[in-house]
Amino acid sequence: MKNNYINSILQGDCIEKLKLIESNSIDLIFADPPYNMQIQGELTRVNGSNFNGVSNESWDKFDSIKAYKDFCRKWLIECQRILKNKNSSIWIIGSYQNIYIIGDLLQELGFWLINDIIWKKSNPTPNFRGTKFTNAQETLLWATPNKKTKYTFNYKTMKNINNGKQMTSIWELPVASGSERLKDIDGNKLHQTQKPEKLLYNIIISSTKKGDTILDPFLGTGTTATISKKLGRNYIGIEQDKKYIHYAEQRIKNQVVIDDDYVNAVLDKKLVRVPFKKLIEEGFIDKNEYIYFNKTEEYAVISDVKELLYNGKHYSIHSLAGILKGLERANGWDYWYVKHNNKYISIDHYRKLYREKYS
Amino acid sequence: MKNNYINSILQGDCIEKLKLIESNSIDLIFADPPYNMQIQGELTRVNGSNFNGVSNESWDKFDSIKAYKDFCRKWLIECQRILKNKNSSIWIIGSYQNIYIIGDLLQELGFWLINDIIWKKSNPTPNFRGTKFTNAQETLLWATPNKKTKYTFNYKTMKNINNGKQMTSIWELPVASGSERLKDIDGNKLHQTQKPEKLLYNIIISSTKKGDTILDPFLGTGTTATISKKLGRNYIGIEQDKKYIHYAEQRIKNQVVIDDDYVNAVLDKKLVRVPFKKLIEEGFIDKNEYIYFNKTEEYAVISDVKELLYNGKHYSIHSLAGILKGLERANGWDYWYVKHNNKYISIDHYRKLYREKYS
DNA sequence: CATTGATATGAATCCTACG
DNA sequence: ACGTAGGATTCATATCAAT
Repeated sequence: MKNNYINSILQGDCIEKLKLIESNSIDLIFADPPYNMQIQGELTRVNGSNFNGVSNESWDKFDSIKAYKDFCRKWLIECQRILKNKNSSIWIIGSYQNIYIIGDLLQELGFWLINDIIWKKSNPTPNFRGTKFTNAQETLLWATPNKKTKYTFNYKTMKNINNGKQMTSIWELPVASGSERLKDIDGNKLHQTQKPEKLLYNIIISSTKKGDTILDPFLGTGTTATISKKLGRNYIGIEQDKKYIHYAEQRIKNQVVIDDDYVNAVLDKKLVRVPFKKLIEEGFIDKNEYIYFNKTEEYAVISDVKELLYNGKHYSIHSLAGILKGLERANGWDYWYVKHNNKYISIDHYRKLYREKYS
Repeated sequence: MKNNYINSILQGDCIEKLKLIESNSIDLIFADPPYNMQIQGELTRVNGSNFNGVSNESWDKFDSIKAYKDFCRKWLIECQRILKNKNSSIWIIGSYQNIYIIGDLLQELGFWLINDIIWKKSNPTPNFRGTKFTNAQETLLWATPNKKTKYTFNYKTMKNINNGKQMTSIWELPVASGSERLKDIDGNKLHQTQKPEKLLYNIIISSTKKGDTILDPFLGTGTTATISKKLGRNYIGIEQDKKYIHYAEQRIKNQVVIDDDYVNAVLDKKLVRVPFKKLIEEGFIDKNEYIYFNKTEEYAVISDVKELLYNGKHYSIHSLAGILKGLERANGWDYWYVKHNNKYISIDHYRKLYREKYS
């Protein structure tokens, strides 16, 4: 195990604690930093009662945009350091008050944006005074620590969750409320900005593998850690406020681990690569046999130099299929057939048989 | 008329031409700046044909993020200068490749964000390779040139357009296609990033008044100018490419001007302010008459010091209504009734009569 | 128990003309 | 510039009480 702090919460200053984490050791970071909102006075609802927002929260006070940006630069540099070099990514959530500052900073620091995801709130707080359009979303930036870093994306899993359609960059979800919302002993909301579990579910299921380590530098009441545990991932949390840590630890402890096809990204499991040559070696297809393009009479001959011989030249199944289709590229497995017992048999059929034999 | 260039298109470099515009003279700017697209090589559709993205356009090559930011700083500073001091705003559209750079810059330059609007494309270009979430939106930043500048927002008009509900920051619209999409003489799309007319309609209807002047520093094929004319606003356009200007001028010329309640923001016309005292002066309500709270037997007496006398103290209709409701603020016009001919009559009814008399 | 209605609440840069 | 008072303004959803 690479990291000493795995599955624990570090209490203290975010940047200080990040410095303790080993370089090149984290698979995913989810960060929900303070939003630097400039709250003026008190805001009353239309019925005259008071709106209890994030005003007077000491953790969201910065002297200037520059002070906020300097703070973010520090923790982002640490994040960039601790993320794995070969395969990792970071998610950061914010709203219009801070997300442009952070997005610019990410690009300045050499992070590479993959997507900006819009969390469309199905039940946003309305604009009580009619002064502007109702602010109905928060924005998530998804990035790799640099341009060349690969990242996990369980594409087919997300497509399946999304009823068979490609999942888009706009996610409609309600805000955390009701029984999901943590309450303190007086029955008031424990934390002003608790994130919905479904949001973390989407993030973790889409961009990590089972067993990965997920770090949250602003853990709060522990949604990230709880859902990480639930989905068979490891977590590391950093949080300043002991009260929140107390609740988070209880919450994580009570969380049951689930284990299903989504958790395991079964749909995104890579199939064994089968070089066409293997089908010949295994005897599914014979050397010097004819291979027919797209069930037509157009054929090539199976050879052992680049596999196909056509008009005196040697090709791979993919390059020759491309040439015959008149396209820049083609997937040869979709086009070639052999004639066995006087019937066209797709070479992809034999690939399936090969995979069944060796799995 | 303040501006010499009103209802014309300036051909040339954006920053150079912006410098010709008088300070403090523009009501609204809409900017669709070139995107800093960082497509690596050519994007290929799954069927092998080439996808005609924007990567090959010559205006879209910037050496680095820094060069792009410097370019944007220059034109944004000019925009800040030419916008009216008292009542104006700017809209900028972009996608994740450039909008974070621009949003950060706006805040650095002292612009004040009002909203970030998500244009959710109902028909986005799918992600052909399945490598990330389908990028389904573009982002519009709406800002004033500085924190203290007021801005036009036709709240009720937009609420009405949105079926009686507050309009939110997420607008679902299709991309410009079909007959709306301008074609060149070969039948290919004339401009890579032509914006849908409904997008400009929303922007202009929501944040300008009839007769305002709207400037577009990257006019392209003239959607902004065309819709400005259509809605009874003036336009100024700047565009480098003579070919686009040619098409834009034809398009503007052919545009018919419409004139309806939305164009005139009839719903957002300010009603005459009526001090409660006026109802007494006009004889709708008598001095020393009883005024009843919320149709209950709780009453105050009409006096001429702050209008209401209750338990020996003087109040305004608003402050006493607030106190009796136990709220910090209340709209007195909604709560007070007088008893005329033994029937409760709302004071708001008399305010309506007063307004009818003096309008 | 099912249905209806009242009440509470969510990351919010949430008023403005007049004197 | 600043204080004061007139007056305009809310949507979806969960919970809980009442019927």
